[in-house]
Amino acid sequence: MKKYEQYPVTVTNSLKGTKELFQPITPGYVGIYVCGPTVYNDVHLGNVRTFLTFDIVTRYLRFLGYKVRYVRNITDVGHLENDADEGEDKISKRARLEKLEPMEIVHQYTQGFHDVMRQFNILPPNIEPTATGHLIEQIELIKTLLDKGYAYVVNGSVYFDVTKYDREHHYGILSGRNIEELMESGRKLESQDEKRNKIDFALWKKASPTHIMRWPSPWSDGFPGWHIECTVMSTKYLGQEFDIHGGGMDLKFPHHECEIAQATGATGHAPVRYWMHSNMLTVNGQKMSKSLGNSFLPRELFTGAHPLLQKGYSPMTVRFFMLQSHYSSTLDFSNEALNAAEKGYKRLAHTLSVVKDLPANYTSNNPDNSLNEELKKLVEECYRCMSDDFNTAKTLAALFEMSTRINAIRSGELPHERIEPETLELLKTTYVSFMQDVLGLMEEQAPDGELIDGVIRVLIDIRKKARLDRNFALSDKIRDDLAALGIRLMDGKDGEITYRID
RNA sequence: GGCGCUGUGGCCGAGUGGCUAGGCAGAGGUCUGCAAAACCUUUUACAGCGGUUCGAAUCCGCUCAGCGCCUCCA
Repeated sequence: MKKYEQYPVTVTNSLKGTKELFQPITPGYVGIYVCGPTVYNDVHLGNVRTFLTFDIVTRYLRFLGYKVRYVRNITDVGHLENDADEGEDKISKRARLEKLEPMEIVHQYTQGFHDVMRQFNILPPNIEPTATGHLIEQIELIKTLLDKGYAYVVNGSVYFDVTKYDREHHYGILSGRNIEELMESGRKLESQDEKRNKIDFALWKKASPTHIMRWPSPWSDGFPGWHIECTVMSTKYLGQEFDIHGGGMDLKFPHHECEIAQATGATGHAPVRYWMHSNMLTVNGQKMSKSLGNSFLPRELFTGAHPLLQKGYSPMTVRFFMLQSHYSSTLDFSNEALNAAEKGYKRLAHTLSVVKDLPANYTSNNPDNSLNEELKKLVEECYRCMSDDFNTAKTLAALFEMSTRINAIRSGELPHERIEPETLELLKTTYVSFMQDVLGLMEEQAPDGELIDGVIRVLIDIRKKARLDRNFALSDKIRDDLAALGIRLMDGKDGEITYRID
């Protein structure tokens, strides 16, 4: 029996707003697509939360035994900008400002994005397709939509006919919007005279003469519209119908709604079984976003170099902080919350090193049934919580309970004779795998960890000797001086000394 | 204006009808040469009002407060 049969996963499907049993189209296999970053600027922490959410989703599905293909794109064409009258492309605008080639910018920020993902221990997707690498497919899809009558050409640009689509299907199934209200409300834009209706959206945009990023097409030299890339790249690698499509909440409308319309228009059926949306990061109750200017860059967070931050926080502290809330809730950033997370994370991380040092061959001569049952229940709890819509907050609560038990076993306060060896082994492997493989919380080490470790061990030996000689002046000096450097020595019951780097 | 979300103890944050969330902070204790860590014990809740129910933080209604999307956004 596969683990995913033993612990069936439920997901909140944004399409219906309810939690439902997750059943992949092909048993045992999962296809997942997530809208990746637009690489014209540094990724900020809000982006990180979304990619962390789906990192957890893919990690856990794999952990359960599913074979997962995870596709996350890079948007390197840039989106239409409304404040520029002629529909200027974000990437080309910035290119001119900095006197760089568009491709140069794309490359630079893609690298930066990958660096940040690595720092947070967010695993790379199986395929990371780029919009510019799929122009042919995008043009082909636009042709299909034109053939089927869902699109029309005006002055070299192509638009999707939402009204026509809505008559045959239903536009707005994801966001709960209806077409009449959309037609009435919202702002009117002068540049929209080309469109038949204000809610129509561009599939292909003719480039102005000054526009640098441009490609030939049957309609004009220009560039693709914002939504078409995701439809093309998701269905190319995952099929016309696939399991999970994810992204930030703010993409629900219009981006994902338009994706559904395009794909449904082209194929006649809905592209995605389960839509998942991660919620926003907030600062003082307000959405963290580039445009509001209240967003942190990851490196600002690590160093503390930001007016709103008291100090720096490590990537794993931040990862832990984000996992303490459910992905579907907003999460507010504050120094107090981060400080609490730092301590909590260190506790779990310390237990991770403790559990790895626990002797392998414990024997049990006096097993305590209720204790064994309790420990097994904690193990079950980890699976149960993760399978419940990837509830990392609840899973962490279970890991804290396990941490308490493991520390007690280590110190001897909980005699290991009372625990059956199989139960103890299960406890150990579950703790390690949920921490490292499922939640991706690694132990953080200084870059030159081995050297420092060696040096500290020498000092520990000297301290041990001094304590035996009752030379407390010396032993205290070693401990205090190391503490001043952020290295904490802790005397164990058995005379052994362990340390932690803060 | 339309669509939607949220309001939990000093702070963060799970929980969706009866059963301990958890972390941080606070208090007491055990251990220790003294500490730290660890372990044990412990205080403070469900925005307000009304309703449904044997029973509501959890469902329904109203009020208040805040937020998101509707424009590029994760």
